[in-house]
Amino acid sequence: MHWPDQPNEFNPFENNNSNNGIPPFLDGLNEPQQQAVIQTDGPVMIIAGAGSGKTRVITYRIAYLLQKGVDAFQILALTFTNKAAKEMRNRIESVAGRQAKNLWMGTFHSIFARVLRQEAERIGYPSNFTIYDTEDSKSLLKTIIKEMNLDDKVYKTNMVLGRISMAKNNLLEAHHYLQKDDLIAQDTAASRPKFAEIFSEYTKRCFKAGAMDFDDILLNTYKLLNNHLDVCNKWQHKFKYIMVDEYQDTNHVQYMITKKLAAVNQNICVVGDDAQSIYAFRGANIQNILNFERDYPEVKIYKLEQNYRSTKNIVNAASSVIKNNKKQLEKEVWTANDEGDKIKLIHNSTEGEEARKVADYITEIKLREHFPNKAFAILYRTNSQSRAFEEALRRQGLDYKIYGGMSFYQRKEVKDLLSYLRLTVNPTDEEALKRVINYPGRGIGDTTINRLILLSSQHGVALWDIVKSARSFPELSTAIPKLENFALMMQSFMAMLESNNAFDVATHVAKQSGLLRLLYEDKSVEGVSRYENITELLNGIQQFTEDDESEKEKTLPNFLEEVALYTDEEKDKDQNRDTVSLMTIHASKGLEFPVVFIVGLEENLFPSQMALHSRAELEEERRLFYVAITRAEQKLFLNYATSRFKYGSLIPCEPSRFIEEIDSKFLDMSIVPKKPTFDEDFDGFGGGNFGGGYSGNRGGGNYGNRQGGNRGNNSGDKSNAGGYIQRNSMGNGKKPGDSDKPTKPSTLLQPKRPTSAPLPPADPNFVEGDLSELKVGDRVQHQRFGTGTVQSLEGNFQTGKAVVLFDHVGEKTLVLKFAKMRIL
DNA sequence: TACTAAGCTCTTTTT
DNA sequence: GAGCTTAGTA
Repeated sequence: MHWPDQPNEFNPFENNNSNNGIPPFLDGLNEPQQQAVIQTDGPVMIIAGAGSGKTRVITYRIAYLLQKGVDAFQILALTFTNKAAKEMRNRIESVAGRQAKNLWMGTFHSIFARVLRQEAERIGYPSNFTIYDTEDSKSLLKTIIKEMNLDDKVYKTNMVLGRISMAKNNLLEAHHYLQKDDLIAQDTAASRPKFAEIFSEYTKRCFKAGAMDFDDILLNTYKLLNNHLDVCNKWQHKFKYIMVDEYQDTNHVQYMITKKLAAVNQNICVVGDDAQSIYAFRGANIQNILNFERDYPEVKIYKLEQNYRSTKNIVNAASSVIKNNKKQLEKEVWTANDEGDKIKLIHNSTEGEEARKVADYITEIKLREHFPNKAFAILYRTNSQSRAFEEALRRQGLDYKIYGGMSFYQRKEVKDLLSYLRLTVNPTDEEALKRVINYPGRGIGDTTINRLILLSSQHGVALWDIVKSARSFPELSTAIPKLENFALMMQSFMAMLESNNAFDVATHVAKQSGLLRLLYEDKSVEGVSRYENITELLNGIQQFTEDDESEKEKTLPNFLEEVALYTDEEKDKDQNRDTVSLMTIHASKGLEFPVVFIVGLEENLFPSQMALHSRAELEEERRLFYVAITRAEQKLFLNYATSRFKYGSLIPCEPSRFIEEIDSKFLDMSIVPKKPTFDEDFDGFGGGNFGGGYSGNRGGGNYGNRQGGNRGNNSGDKSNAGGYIQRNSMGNGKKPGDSDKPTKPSTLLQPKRPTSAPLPPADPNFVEGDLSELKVGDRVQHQRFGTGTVQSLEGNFQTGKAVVLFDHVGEKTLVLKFAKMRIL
C-alpha cells in the first residue's frame, strides 16, 4: 500500500559518476527501463504495458538528455492530453529543475499552434488566427447547411463535422475531396451528395474568418512542413530529439508530422501500448504503432512488461479481458506485487442504488483503512453518468470533484466574453461576431444578421468588413446606425490591444460591451452565478497576466490561445481539497488510485451501444475496459445496475459482456444481488404506459430517451400518471455470453421513435395560487404533477426555486416564478 | 424585434 | 435534462 507517500525522485545532477554506462541516478529503474532511457539516439520504440512506469521512463530519458548537455529547446515531447503534458512537465521539473521550462512539451495541438503562429503567413493565415472549438465549427456548419438550403435532417452537423474531421485527419482536403469521384459517388449513394460542397464551403469560410478548427491545426502544420522546404528544414534541425507519448493514439496527420520532423536526425522515440489505444473514434490509428518497425528498420524496441501499479489479481483479470482482442502486439504484462483482493462484483437494481452502494463502500473503506478521499476514483463511460454519484456522495458528506464534462470555458457567459475578446483580436472571426453582435441586445436582429451574411458572401469579404462600413449598404436601412455604433465600440477595443495587457483589455471589454452590467443586473440565481463566472474569468486573465513563471508575453492573443487548447486545465484554486475523483475512463488514462470503482457496467452502456456495430469498435471498448481495470492500485469494484430509471420509464439492462469476459477466478462474487427495489429511486414523472413498450429494445436507450412506450394521449392518462412501475419484460432474454459475435443493437426491432412529449398533461381547469408565502413543509398542488410537499426553498418569488416532493412523481426543482402551483 | 412557453431532438470518448 | 426550434404574443 503506497498511500499517501510518493516515490522519491532522484536528482540526476547530484552524482554524475557513471558505472558500466548506467548513471547512478537510474538505479531506481529496472533493466529494460534503464536501457530505454540511455538509448537516446536513433529510432526507439517503447512498448509499455499498463502501469509499467512509462511516464517515469520518459521523464528520466529527458533528464538524461539534459544531463548529457542537450539544450532543452532542442527537445520536443508530444503528449495527447493536457493532463499528461502537465504531469510530465511537473515530473521533469522535479528531476531536472528549471531547464525543463525550455522544453517544447505539450499536446500536439498546443505545440503546433505555437509553430503555426510563427509561420502563419507562409500558408496565408494571419498570425492572430482564431481557433474554433467544436461549438464554433458546428455553428458554422449549421449556417452553411441552411444557406445551401439543405435538409438538416439529412446533413446533421455532427455527422458532417465528423466526416470532415476524418477526412482532414487523413490529409484529405476539401479540394481533393471534390475531385474524388469515388468518394462523391459514395456520398451520393449514402444520399448526401452535397457533402463535398459543404466541406469545401466550410474550409473557405474558416479561412476567410482567419480561423482554424482543431483538425486544421494539424493539417496546416503538415502542409506547412510539406510545402515549404525552408520552414521544414528549420524545424527539423531545431528539434534534435523527439518523443511521442501514447503513440498508439496518434492519427495519420500526427504520424506524418512526427515522421517529417524526425526525418533529418532520426532521433525519435515513441512510447505506447496497443492495448491502451482508446481514441480510434477520433482517427487514432493503431497501425501507426504496428508500422513503426517498417518505417524505421533500425529501430530499437524495448518492452516494459512489469506492472508496478496493481495487484496480481487486477493485472490478470485485465489481461483475461484484453486477450479476447484479435489484433495485438505480443506482450506479457506481469507484476511482482501481492496477490491482492479479488475484484468485487456488485450487482444493483437501479442507478440510484448503485450510487449509494459506492458511497457506502467508500465510507466503509475510509473508516477501516484510514484512506483519504483522494484515494478513491469512480470511473464511468459517459459524463452524464456522474449525476447519481454526485448526489450519493453529497448525502454521505464525501467531498468529490468531477473532472471533464462541461468545462468552465464552454459556459455560455464565459464564451460570450471570450467571443468579444476573440473578435477584438481577430475581427474577421465570423462565429465570434455572430455571437456578440446583438448581445447584449442592440436591436440588431436576425433579419439584419442574415442580410449581413448575404452581403459578405456577395462581396467576398468578411462579415466584419460589412459591419464596419454599414453606411455603404443602404439595404441595411434602420440597422445602419446600430451597426456603426457596434463597429465603433469594437474598434475602440482593438485600439487597446497594442499597449495593454490581457487583463486590462478584458476588463475594459467586459465593462464597455455592457456584458458585465447585463449580468450584474440579473439577480436571479442563475444570473448571479453567471456574473460570478465572468468575474472568475477576469480573475483568471489577471492571474495569467501576473504569472511570472511563463515566458510568454501577457497579451490577449496568447491568453486566448491557452483557453482554446487547454480546455481541461483545472482552475486550481482548490487543488488541495481532499476529494473523491469522478471521471470518464478516457479521462482517467495515466492516473492511478488505490481504490477504483468502475460503474455502469451494463450492456449497451459500457460497451457503448455505438461500439457494437463492428468488431473493431468492440475491441476498442475492450481496451478501454482494460485501461479502466488496471487503473486500480489495490482494490477494484465493478458495479452494474440491471435497470435504470429515466423519465419514469424503467429501462432493463443486462450486465456488461465484459464482466463475463473476466476469468471468474479473479472475481469475488460474494456480494449477492439484492432484490430489486423500485420504489425509492423514481425521480422522473410518469406519463407512460409501461406495459406496452416495445419489446426487444433491451434498453436501447440507456441514455434516457423518452421511451416510455406508447404513452397515453395527452388528455389525462390518469391511470398511470403516477408512474408506478412494474417490472416488465422488455429484454430479449439474451444473455451476454450467448453469442461470440457482437450483439447488434436491435435497431431493426425498434419502432419509430415515439414522438410523444414527456410532460404529464396539465390540468386545464387549474387555477394558480399566490406563492409569495410559500414555506417549507407546505402542501401544494401543481397543474401537472399533482400534490406534493415543499422540501426546500431558495430565493424569493421572483428569483427563487423550490424543491417539491410530489406524491406520485417524485422530487422536482421548480423555478417559482414559472411554477404553476397553489398552496393547499 | 424580443420574449416566452411548448415541443422536439439528441445524448461516447477529446483536442 | 439540455439545447434548440417553433409558434404565439407583446
